[in-house]
Amino acid sequence: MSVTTLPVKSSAPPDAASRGQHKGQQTKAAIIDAALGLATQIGLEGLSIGAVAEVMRMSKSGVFAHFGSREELQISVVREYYRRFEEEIFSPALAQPRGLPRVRALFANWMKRVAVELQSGCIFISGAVEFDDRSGPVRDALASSVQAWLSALNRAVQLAREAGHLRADADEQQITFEIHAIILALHYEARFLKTPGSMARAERAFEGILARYGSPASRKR
Amino acid sequence: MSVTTLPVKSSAPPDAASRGQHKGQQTKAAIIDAALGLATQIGLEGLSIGAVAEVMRMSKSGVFAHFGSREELQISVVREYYRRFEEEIFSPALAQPRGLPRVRALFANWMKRVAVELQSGCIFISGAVEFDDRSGPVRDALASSVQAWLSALNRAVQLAREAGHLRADADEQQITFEIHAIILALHYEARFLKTPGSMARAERAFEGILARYGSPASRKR
DNA sequence: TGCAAAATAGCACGATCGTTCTTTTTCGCA
DNA sequence: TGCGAAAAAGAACGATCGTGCTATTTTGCA
Repeated sequence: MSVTTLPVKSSAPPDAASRGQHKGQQTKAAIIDAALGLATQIGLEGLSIGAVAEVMRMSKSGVFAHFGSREELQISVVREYYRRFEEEIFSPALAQPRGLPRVRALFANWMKRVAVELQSGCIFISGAVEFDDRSGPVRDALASSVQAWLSALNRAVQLAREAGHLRADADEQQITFEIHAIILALHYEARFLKTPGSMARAERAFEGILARYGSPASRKR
Repeated sequence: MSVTTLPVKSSAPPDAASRGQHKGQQTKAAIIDAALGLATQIGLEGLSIGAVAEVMRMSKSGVFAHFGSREELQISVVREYYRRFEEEIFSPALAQPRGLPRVRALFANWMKRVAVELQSGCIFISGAVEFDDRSGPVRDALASSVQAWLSALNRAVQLAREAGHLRADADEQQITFEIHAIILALHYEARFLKTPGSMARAERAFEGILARYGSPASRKR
């Protein structure tokens, strides 16, 4: 369809914080933020429109109207979580040079995030359990988000091998698997079992992986 | 309180399969079995009395009467799951001699179980996510069951070190953590992400742990 | 400043949940 | 075989859920 008059951005937005968005867009973002906070605590499945509405001090239908279905709200939450995951863990690590330094930065940033999530929770972990034998758009959004992140991590490991920081015969998929395993166990033991010293154990396990797959040339001791 | 006449076991039970139990006991066991099957698929939180009743072809109140509350049903399921866990993984491994053979058997039995659970699911994993920031008797039953199993595994690793099958300075808690991590990652990647070859990756990771912590004397290559 | 459109609220619906109470059926022993 | 007790069923409750429909309020531009 053709547009007769293209609505140009108004030169003076009514609110400095809003970048020319209608109020609906701001509210929607605020709802997603609140829903994300709830979902990290009670899971994506436990997320109810009524609870979100209460946090937002809005009516159920007011919240509902922004998404059209609960599924769409859940998907929005997953996407927002992934966005922050990328922003907090992946992007800052790109400042480090390719190879081992970047892999170390990725792990360190991930650990920093876990330290926070011990209070709240990780949607990628709880969501995997909630949707592991279901199908549908929410599961797809979750799985593709996790895949994207693991692929990025895997790529960083691969670059480390190509840079000679890891043994030439090291399998980056195996290494990615083992790093992922550490984070999962850390979540389990620290968040559920409340085992003391779990963070240090995860750090040691990571160093163990580097020691095992590190190139003999760069082995320190 | 004193008992005037002690009811001795009847010499001829009406049903050969039932060991002198009243019918209620048998039905309760069957309900727990059905509930366990449901809980492995949809989780302990998703477990509803109505769903169990439907599987059992019973009324909701008929099921309910055996437990008095949903929580009690959940706890019964956790206990039964632990019992089977012990029976399938721990007990058979005791046939192996102390040390590395027993640790290997424990891991092998665990892997066998995971292979089955890729279709159904593991209550110790899903339950950890569902109850990690809650409190109450269900969480307690879950946490103590997992703790009991991890302690048993830890003890086996400790025996392996004391038998000289592991480095003298190996930290068994660290090793237990890393073995646990492998299983968690296997569940995640195989069950949720459906990554092919995850079983083999888990096996390789386990061998990596043994290679790293194995005593130099017993190192094969 | 006024008016269309967007945003939000209010209300009701069917369904499912755990739980309680009452009634009916079944069991098991004398 | 009968009778008391145990087991199971049936119906109803208040609550919460997602969702649809209709009114009301708010917004933003002419």
